[in-house]
This record gives sequence, C-alpha cells and structure tokens, in this order.
Amino acid sequence: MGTEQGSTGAVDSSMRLVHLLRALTVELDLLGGEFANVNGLHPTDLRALIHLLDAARAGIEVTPGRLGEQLRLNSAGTTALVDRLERLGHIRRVRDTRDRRRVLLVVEEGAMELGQSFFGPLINGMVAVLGDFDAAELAVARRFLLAMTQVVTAAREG
Amino acid sequence: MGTEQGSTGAVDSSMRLVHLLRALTVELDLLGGEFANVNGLHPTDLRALIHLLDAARAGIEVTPGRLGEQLRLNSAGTTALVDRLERLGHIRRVRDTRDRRRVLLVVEEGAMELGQSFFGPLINGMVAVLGDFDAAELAVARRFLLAMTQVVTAAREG
DNA sequence: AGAAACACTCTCGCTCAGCGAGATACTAGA
DNA sequence: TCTAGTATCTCGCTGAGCGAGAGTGTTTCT
Repeated sequence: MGTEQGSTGAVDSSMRLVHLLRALTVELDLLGGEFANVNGLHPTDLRALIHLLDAARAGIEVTPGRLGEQLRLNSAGTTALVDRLERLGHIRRVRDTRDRRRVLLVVEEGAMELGQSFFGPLINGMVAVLGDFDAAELAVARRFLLAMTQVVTAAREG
Repeated sequence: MGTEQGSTGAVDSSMRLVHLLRALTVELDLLGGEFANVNGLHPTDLRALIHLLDAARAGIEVTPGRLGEQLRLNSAGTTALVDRLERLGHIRRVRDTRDRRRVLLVVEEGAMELGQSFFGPLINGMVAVLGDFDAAELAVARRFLLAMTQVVTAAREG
C-alpha cells in the first residue's frame, strides 16, 4: 500500500480525502464538546441550542415536542433538557395563545450572543482562509461537500 | 440577501460552504448514532472502537490510559468503557509482558468486521462519487479540507 | 352543547455513563 | 530494600435519558 501510481491513484486520493473528512468531523466534535464544557452545557444542550438558533433565524416556531423529535429524545428527556436550558437563562417557555396546549421555546438574547461568540470566530476564520480559493475552486469544494452529504444521507436511509 | 454579485460574492459562497460543512457533520453524527444504537453501543463506545481500529491498522498498541485520554474520560469511566467493549466481545484485555502494570487492548475479529460493515459501504460510496472528480479537483477538495481542519484545530487551541 | 377521542407537555421511578477519590499492582531509582 | 512514580481498577455518587402514565387543553362526532 502507500502511494503507488497508475489506475489506483484516484482511489488512493479519494480514500485520503475520506479520512481527512472524518478527522475534520472529529475535530469539530471535540471543539463543540469543549465549548459545551466551558459553558456548563452538555453535548445535547449544545445541539439543542444550535437547532433553536437556526430555527429562530429562519423564523420557525419551535415547541418542546419538535425539539425532542429532532434530537431523538423522548418527552421526559425533552422536558429535562428544556428545564436545563431555561434554568441557565438561554430560553424561555411561552404558552402559545392560539393552541394553549402548546409551549413555544423562545431563545433569549444571551443565548444568541453565546452562539455568536462560539460560531462567529470559527466562521470568520473559515471564510478568511477560503479567501485563498477562487470562484472555480469554491465551486469544486461545494460539489465535493454536496457529493459527500448525498452519500451519507443515502446510507442513513438504506 | 441571496445571490448578489460583486465583492461580497466570495464571502457568500464561503458562508454557504461553511453551512454545508456543518450540515454534513450533523448527518455523519446522526449516522454514527444510528449505527451505535443498532449494535447496542453508546456514542462513546463507537468513538472508542474507531480509535482502536485506526490504531490497530497503524500497528500502534493501545492501553486503557491512552484510550481514555483520547476520549477525554477519566480512569473510572475508561474502565467502564473497556468493560462494556470486552463484555460485548469487541476487544480483549491482555497484560503487557514487558511492563506488567500495563494492559493492552486488542481488537477482536468481530469488531473489525463490524467496522467494515459500517464504514466499508460508506467509504466505497464516497470513493465512487469521487470518481466524477479529476485529479485537480480532488486536490482542491483536499486543500479545502486541510484549510478547514487547520481553522478548527487553531480554534481548539486558542 | 356534551362526551369521547386526541394532542401536547410534564411527573415519577428507574437505568446506566461518567466523575472524584482512593485502593491496588507493578516498576524504577536511590 | 525502601520510596516515588505509573497504570489500572473499585466504590459511591451525580445526573442525562427512558418507559409509563398523569394532567390539561382542543377537536370531532353525535
């Protein structure tokens, strides 16, 4: 094995890419875990906050039920999660006036800032290094990510 | 917002790439979680197996101490983890004859096959779709992944 | 309108992963 | 040999998440 040339060169390159991708996701996970630790959050809490921030930006209302569904938690776990986030002051429960069975989760100002403080520098850093890529290269990277995502989602369904 | 041209086009493209990357890591996490569930593993167990398989392939000996360090577990948690994996028949504890304080973790045949059954198809699928990329494009994807990894590791240290 | 069926959230009791502290087993240096 | 150091494991605890089921409010059917 190793770097042999010929017809297997492309496959070798691809394999190395796949391993690079995995290494990257591991690093991202670790980074998320560290951030969570520092802010007294659990990994699940962080994932929940990300989801809530995304939804807030998209103008979508989120209820405990929806949130738990996304995170694969049952109702009991979801309640506990929402309790934690509310106790930490990151979200607030608000009764939906239209369907008073439902509770809406609204993200507090501080949580938004927390998200910014974490993702902001990271995104800025990424955008900065991508400055070295021209339009065609960015398009290739995009094609690459889309292709990878497609394979993963296919694997998740099959 | 949207697709405007001019000097902000590159930044927009970069932002979209970053979000694509995040979406991909989320998908990968979910896939891993599902696999773990199906095989009676916890996320940590899966991460441990991946690490052990990588080390085995690289011919590196792994001890509980090293494993726990990698996974950010303390010694008690590590012992529990190794107990679980051993009980499931995925690994075996072997006393190091040279330094009899140490225990080496050896991966059993079944765990290797399990890893193959999970990562094999995924990697094959990825390599297959990468067949549409020529050498120059693969190089660009590689540069992209390296750049992203660099930013993440930098964020983890700073 | 009244009652049954349904939807959404929360409570209770439990299991088990991971932590802190410390015990145990072995090695290396004075 | 005695002491310091390293690797692993044991014990008791905290807390996330689960299953079951209890409210509480809403829709549908007669």
